[in-house]
Amino acid sequence: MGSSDHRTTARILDILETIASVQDGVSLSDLSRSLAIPKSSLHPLLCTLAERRYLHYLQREERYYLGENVFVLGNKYVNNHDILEQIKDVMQQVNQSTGETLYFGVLSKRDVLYLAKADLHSQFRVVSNPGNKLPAYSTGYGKALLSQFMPDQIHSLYPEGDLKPLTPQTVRNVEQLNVQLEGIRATGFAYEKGESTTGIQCVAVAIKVEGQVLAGMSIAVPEFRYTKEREEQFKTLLDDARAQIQRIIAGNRSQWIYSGEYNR
Amino acid sequence: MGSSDHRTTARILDILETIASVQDGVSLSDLSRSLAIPKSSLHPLLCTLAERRYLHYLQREERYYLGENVFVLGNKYVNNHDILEQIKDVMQQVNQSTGETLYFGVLSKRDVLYLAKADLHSQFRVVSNPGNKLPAYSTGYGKALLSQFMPDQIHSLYPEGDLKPLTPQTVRNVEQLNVQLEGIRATGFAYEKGESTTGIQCVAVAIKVEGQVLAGMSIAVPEFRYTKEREEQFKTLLDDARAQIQRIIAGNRSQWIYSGEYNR
DNA sequence: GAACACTGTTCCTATATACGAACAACAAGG
DNA sequence: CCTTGTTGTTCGTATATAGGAACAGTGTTC
Repeated sequence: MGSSDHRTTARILDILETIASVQDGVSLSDLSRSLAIPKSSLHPLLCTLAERRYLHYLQREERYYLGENVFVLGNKYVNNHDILEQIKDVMQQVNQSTGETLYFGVLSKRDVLYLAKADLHSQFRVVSNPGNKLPAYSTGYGKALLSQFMPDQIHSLYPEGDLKPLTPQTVRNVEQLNVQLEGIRATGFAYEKGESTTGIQCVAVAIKVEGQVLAGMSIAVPEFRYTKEREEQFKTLLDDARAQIQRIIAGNRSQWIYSGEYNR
Repeated sequence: MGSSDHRTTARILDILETIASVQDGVSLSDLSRSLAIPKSSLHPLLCTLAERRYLHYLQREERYYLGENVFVLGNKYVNNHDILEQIKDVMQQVNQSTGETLYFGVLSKRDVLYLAKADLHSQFRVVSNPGNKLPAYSTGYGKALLSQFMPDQIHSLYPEGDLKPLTPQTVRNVEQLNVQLEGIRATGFAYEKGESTTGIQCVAVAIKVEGQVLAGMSIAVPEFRYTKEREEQFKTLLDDARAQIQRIIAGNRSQWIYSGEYNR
C-alpha cells in the first residue's frame, strides 16, 4: 500500500501517455525534452517498447507512435468479463424506444471515464468514443457519480474551489456544484444542460449496489428535441434501466472491476 | 534500431500482460512465481502501476486487476484518428445490404489483430470483440494479409512448418498454406471454411495501397446461409468496399498508423 | 493454541541501469 | 564548403534499483 515511486515505471507510463496525447507521433528528442529525461536513458526503453509492439517507430519520419499492443491490452480491460455486454443490452432497449444516445461510465479520480454507449438508433454521429475522460463536474453522469460525496468531501477533491469550465454553461465553483449535488441526492436524477457540449442536454442516474455508487448512466438529447414531456419519459425509462443494471451487477459482483476506489 | 533488452520495461509489460490474461486477478506472490521475479522487486513496480491506475489492487482479495488507464491508453490507439470511423461506414453499408457481419484487421507479427467490425444488422450475437488476436493462417482476412508473402517468406515466418489448428478445418502446415495463398494472389479473394470457428464461413480481401498490403477485411456468414449465389454477391460487394477503403486510406495516408511493419 | 501456509512488507548491499559527454549521420542556410 | 541545426547512437562510470533474507500480519489445520 506504500506509495513508493518507482521512477522507471513512472517514466514508461509518461512515455506512453505523451505519445498517446499527440496526433502525429513524437521523436526521441521531443520526448527527451518534454519529459526531461536524457536521450540516452530514453533510448533502451523505447526500443523495448517498440520491440514488444507497444510503440511503432516510423524510420522515415523518425517518430514514435502507439503500437497495436496498447489496444490489445486496453481491450482486455472490458473483454475479460461479459457484464458490460449485459449492461449494454439494457441500454440499447432504452436507445431503441427513445432514439436517443445512452452513456455509461465510472469515476476515475476527478474524472468520469466513459465505458460504453448505445446509439444504434440515434440520428446523430458519435460525439465521443469509449475510453475518453471528462471532468466529472461537467457531465450529467459525472454529477450523478459525485452526488455520493458530501460537501466536505467535494471540497477536498477540489481544493482550488474553482472548476475549469468546458462551455459557458459549466458549473464554475464547488459551492454551486454542492447545491446541484444536494438536489441530485434528493431527487435521484442529475441534469446536464450543455455543460460539456453546447446544445446537448442529459438526464442521468447513479448506479448503486449495496449502498455503493459504482457507475453512472445518462441519456443525451439534442436541445431542440428536449421537452418537459419527453423528460418525464426519459426519467421513467432511466429509472427502470437503472434497476435492471443494478440487478445485473449485484448478481455478478465479482465481475465488477471497473471502479477500484470503492471496493478496497 | 538496436534490439537492446531493457529488463525493467520488459517486466512491466510482462506484468500487465499476465494480469490481462487472467479473469480473476493475480496476487503479488502469484506474479512473483509465474514471472520468476522476486516479490521485493515486483512490489514497487506494482505500487506505481496501481497509483497511476494501470492496475487496481483489491485489498479484500489481495489481488491485482487491470486499471482503467490501460483502457484509456488503448483507445487512444484508435480514437486519435478518424480514418477508422470512415472505414466502418463503408463496412456498415455492406452489413446493411447483406445482413452479415464484416470484420477488419491488420497483421501483428504472425497474428491478425481485429480492429473493427460492422454487425448492426446481423442476426447473431457477437462472437469476438475488437482488440483480439488470432493466428493469421486460421482466418479469412488473415490469409488475405499473408498472401502478400511468397513461399520462402512464409517459411521463415513459420520455421516449425506445422501450424497449430484451432478447428479440424484449420490448415495444418506451411505447404498447404502456400497453395491457398497462391490461389488468393491469383483471384484476389481468400476463403475461410470453419477454420477459426466451426460453422462460420468467410470471404475476405486484402486492402492494398501503393502496392503495400495494409489491412484485411472479411464478411462472415453462418454455414447454413452460405450459398454459391450469395458468395458472388459478397465478392462484388467486398470488392467495391475494398476500392472505397483503399481510396480513404490513400487520401489520409499519414493517418494510417495501424501497421508499422510495412511503412518503415 | 501452536504450527504451518499464505499473504504483503521492510531492510541493506550487490548489481544493473541511468546519464553526461562525445560521436555519427543527415539537412538547411549562409 | 563550413556552420549550425536536427536526428539517433555509443561509451564508461556514478547512482539508483534489484533481490535475498528476515519480518509481519491473517487464515487454516490438526
